[in-house]
Amino acid sequence: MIVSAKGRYALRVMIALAAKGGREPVPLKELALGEEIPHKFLEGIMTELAKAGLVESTRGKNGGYRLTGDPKVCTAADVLRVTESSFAAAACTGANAECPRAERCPTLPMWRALDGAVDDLLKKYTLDELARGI
Amino acid sequence: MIVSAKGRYALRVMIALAAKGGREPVPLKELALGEEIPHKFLEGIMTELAKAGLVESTRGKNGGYRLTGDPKVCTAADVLRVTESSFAAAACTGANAECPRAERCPTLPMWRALDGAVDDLLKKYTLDELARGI
DNA sequence: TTTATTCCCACCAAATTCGTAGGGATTATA
DNA sequence: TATAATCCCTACGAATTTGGTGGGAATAAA
Repeated sequence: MIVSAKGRYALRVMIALAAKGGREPVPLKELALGEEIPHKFLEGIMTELAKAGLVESTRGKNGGYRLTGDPKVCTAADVLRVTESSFAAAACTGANAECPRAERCPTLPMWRALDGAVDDLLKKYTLDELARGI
Repeated sequence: MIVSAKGRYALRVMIALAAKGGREPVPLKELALGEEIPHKFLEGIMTELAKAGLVESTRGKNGGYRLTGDPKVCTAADVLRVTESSFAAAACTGANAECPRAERCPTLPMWRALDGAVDDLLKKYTLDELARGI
C-alpha cells in the first residue's frame, strides 16, 4: 500500500506552483531543479497534469506551467487521482474489478470504506494549506 | 495504492478460520479449496501468519491451522500489518525512510495523517464482525 | 534566426508480484 | 514400525509496474 514517486512528485510540484502564486508560467527546468525531480520524468508527470486540466502549459520561450484552478480549492485528492493508476486500496474496488466472489465477499465493504476514508482525508488538504505548512 | 493479493488472501483465510470458530485445526488444503487460493501460495502466507503469532499450526496427520487469538479482538489491521511489506501510504513514512527533505517537506504531515486514518479504519474491523458480515 | 521551452514517442533496467516446483521434516494413526 | 497426512524450506520464473532516459519535432519570444 503505497503512493508512487510519481504521485509524490506531482503533489510537490503542485504545491511549489501554489507557493509561487503568480500567473506567470514556471518552466519545467526550474521546477525540476527546485524540487530535485529528474527533468524528463517530471516532463511526463506535467503532461498528465495538463491533460487532466490541473495545470496550463505555455509553449515556447518564457513558457512553462501554471495552476489552472484556485489553490484554495484544489486538494491533494485531486492531484493524486490523476497520477495514481489505481486509487483503490484493494484491486477489488478498482476500475476493472471483476471478482466472481464480489457478491458474497466479506471484505468488500471494508475496502470500500477504506477507499472512502482515504479520499476524505486527502480532500481535506488544499494546495494552499500545504504550501503554507498548515 | 493497493493492498496485495497476499494481503487479501490472508484476510479471507483469517475470516474463514474465524467463521469456523472451532479449536480444531483446519488443514491448508481445505482452506485453499474453500477460498479458491492456490495451495502453494497460501502455504507461504500461512507460514508468515504463524510466525507473526496470528495462527497456530499443528503438523502431521489431522493437523492444520487455527486462530491463536480471539476473533473478537484480532482486527484487519493486525492481519495486513503482517503480509504487507510496507504498510505506509507513502514511502516517506516507511520503515527505511531517509529523505533529506523530511525536515522541510510540506507533504510529510499529510502522509502521517493518512497512515493514521488507514490504521484507524482497519482497526475497526474485527475478524468476528467480518465473518458475520457486519 | 537563435534560443528556450513544451510536446510526442519509443525504449530500458530494476524491482515487485503472483505464483510454481520439488523435496524434506514432522506427527497421528493403524 | 509403516503409512499417510500435513507443515516447512528453498529456489525459480513469467508478467507487470515503476522509475527513469533519449532524441527529436512543434512553438513562441527576442
